[in-house]
Amino acid sequence: MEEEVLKLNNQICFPLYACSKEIIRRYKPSLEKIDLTYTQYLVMLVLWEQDEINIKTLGERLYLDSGTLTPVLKKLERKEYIKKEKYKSDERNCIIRITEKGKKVKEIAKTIPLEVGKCIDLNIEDAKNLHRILNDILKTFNKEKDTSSID
Amino acid sequence: MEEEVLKLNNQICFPLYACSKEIIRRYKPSLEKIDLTYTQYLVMLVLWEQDEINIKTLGERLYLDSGTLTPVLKKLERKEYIKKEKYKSDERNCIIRITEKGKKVKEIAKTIPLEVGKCIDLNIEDAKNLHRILNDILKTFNKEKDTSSID
DNA sequence: CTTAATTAGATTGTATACAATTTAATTTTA
DNA sequence: TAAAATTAAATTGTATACAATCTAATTAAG
Repeated sequence: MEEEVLKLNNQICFPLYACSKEIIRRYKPSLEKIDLTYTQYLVMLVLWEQDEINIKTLGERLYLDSGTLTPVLKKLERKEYIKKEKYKSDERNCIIRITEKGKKVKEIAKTIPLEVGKCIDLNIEDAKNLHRILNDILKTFNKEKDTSSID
Repeated sequence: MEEEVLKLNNQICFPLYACSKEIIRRYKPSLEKIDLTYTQYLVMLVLWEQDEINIKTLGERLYLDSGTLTPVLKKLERKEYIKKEKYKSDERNCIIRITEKGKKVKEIAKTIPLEVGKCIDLNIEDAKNLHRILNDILKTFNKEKDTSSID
């Protein structure tokens, strides 16, 4: 019965992967209204909270590396939702700033979570649990990173 | 306080998306030993359970469409883990069959879930809950699909 | 029985993802 | 302080993902 571990229905990562993709697919109609993909939306979520952020920090928040972020940020810049600028104190560093246009779409974006939420049949109890469990896992992943620089 | 809905930490999809990616990244070292990517591994999980499957059904099981599956299956065919064949009864249909070589790697693959599991700090209670909640959500997504053909 | 739908896969185009490498700037060290 | 190490982004190469379209085969309708 050791074969059980390889059954699709016993996997923990697969439902995570499938659920994530299916929900992101349901974001699409709402996000089209503000001309954003899901990944671009994640960047905007951060900027709607804090106006500006360094690229490296942004990558850490979103679990994305520069290979992913560079082209995404270029697209957001072309849409004039953000501006990119180098630090004067350290020219290696880049800062991303939200523009007025970027701030304006936030008003429309406010309706999105409710719209998408309607597509997901999830009671409050489960939603809370899901949220806590996933954030617990992510927290341990972040901790790994912190301690890996010790040796 | 209506802004709360747009805070990254209040999103339900983001931790799903981030967790899924981070865990898949942790599969990589193990999967390299059998020369598979995570998506290719998912296909093999299905075939280790049932030897052969029609492409359409495979796509439904894995929540992947032909645009994704076609190149993935081509790669698995090149590695000689699977073979592709057309139905004689209906030439539109394609069937995927696991090869002997594909069956053989299953033995090595058996160690993978435990290896990856070690990277994830998750107690049994939470793991069970996570599994149930996600599968409940996926079930409702499948139901949507069934009823959408009614109208 | 013939034309009009439907269906399964493949193809095309766009957008991620991420490992590995490169580049340029800044720090650290000998 | 000059060379070595480190750091932040960008670049390159490979592999998904998915919407939209296309193609060929099959079925349904009139």
